[in-house]
Amino acid sequence: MRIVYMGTPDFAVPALEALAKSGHDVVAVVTQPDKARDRGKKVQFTPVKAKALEYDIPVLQPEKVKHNEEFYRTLAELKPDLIVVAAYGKILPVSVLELPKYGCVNIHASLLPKYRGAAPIHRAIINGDPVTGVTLMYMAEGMDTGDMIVKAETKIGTKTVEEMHEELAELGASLLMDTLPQLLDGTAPRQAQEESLATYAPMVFKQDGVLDFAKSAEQLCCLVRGMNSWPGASTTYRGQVVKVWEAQPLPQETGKAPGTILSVDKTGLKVACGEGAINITKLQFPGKRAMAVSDYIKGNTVDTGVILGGN
RNA sequence: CGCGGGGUGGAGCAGUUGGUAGCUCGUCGGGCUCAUAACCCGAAGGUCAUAGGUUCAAAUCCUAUCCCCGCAA
Repeated sequence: MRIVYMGTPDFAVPALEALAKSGHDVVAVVTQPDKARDRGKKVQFTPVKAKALEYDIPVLQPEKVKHNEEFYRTLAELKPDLIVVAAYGKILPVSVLELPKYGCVNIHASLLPKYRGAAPIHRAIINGDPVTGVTLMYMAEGMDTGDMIVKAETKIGTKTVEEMHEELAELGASLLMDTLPQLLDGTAPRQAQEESLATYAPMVFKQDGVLDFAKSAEQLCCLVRGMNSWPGASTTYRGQVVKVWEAQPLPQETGKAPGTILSVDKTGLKVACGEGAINITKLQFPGKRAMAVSDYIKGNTVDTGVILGGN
C-alpha cells in the first residue's frame, strides 16, 4: 500500500513516525514551505519535514495546493492508496481528496463535531472542558466536516495545552495505527457528524492571552493553562508585559478591585479577580526567563496594591 | 545581517569617574523556643559566559564568539 502523509507542526510528527516505523510504504510527505522565522530570521524546516528526512522519505513543499497542476500531477504519479493528513495547514481541493483509492483521512485534535478548525486543543482547555480527544475522519470539502471513523478521548484535568498537545498527538498516532488495517481494506466504519452540534475553534493569538481580571478565577486559570506554552497568557505590571505561566484559583472573595495584587511571598502572588482570586506561581518578566515566583522575589520586589493590567 | 534585553557563589539580583566582588533566599554548623516555614550567631561556596586586547590594575573599556530571553514574523 502506498501512503502519502501530509502534515506540518509537531502535532503531526508522532503519526508520521508511527507509519514510517511500521514498515508501511510512505512514498512521500507533503508539508508547508520552509519559512524564515524566529529571532534572526533563520530558515527552519517544519517538524514534519525534519522527521521525514530522518526516514529518507521524499518531501514536497508546494506553495499552494489549490489550482496547482504541477503539484496535482506529482501527487497523482505517486499513485497513493491512502493519504493521511494531520494539521497540514491548508485546505485541500476535492481533486486531491478523491485521488487515493481509499480516500483521505485526517487526524483532528478534538471530539468532533465539537471544535472544528485551527485550535481545538487550546479552545477545549480555555473553555474549561473536562474531556477532549482526537477524531480520525474521512476528509470532506468543508472545514473538518467529514465522516468520522473512530474517536479516543482523554481527561483534561489541569494539563496545559502543551501537555495536552503532546498527549493527543500520541493518541492520534496510535488511533491511526489501530485503524489502518480497516482503512486499507475498506471496512472502516463511517459516521456522519451531527451538524447541529458542530462548534468551531478559531486560531488563538497573543492578544487572546491577555488576562482580564474581571473574569472569574476559574476562567483565568483555564486561560493560563490553555495558553501555556503558546502563545502564553500575559498581563502588565507597572507598564511592563509580564507573562503568566502557572496560576491556581483561590476560593476567597477579596473585595478588592480586579487585578489588585493582594500579597507576594514564596507561595505565590495572589491577585484579586472579578470572582475569587488566583495565585500566580510562575511568571516571566521582559528579557528574563520564566521562573517561579519564589525565585523571582529573591532578587526582585513586587509591590502589593498595584493593579495588574493597568499602567 | 529584522529590533531590543541578559549571561556575576546552588537560586534570584546589585555592582559605569576601572583598583582582586556585595545583597536576599537556600545550604551546613551552633543557639533560642513547647514548637516552627519564625528569630539570633557563625561558616562554606564565585576562573564575574568564552577567547583575545588596552592598562600598573577590568566584572567594569575595546574586539570576536557561544548561550538564554522579549518583540516582530
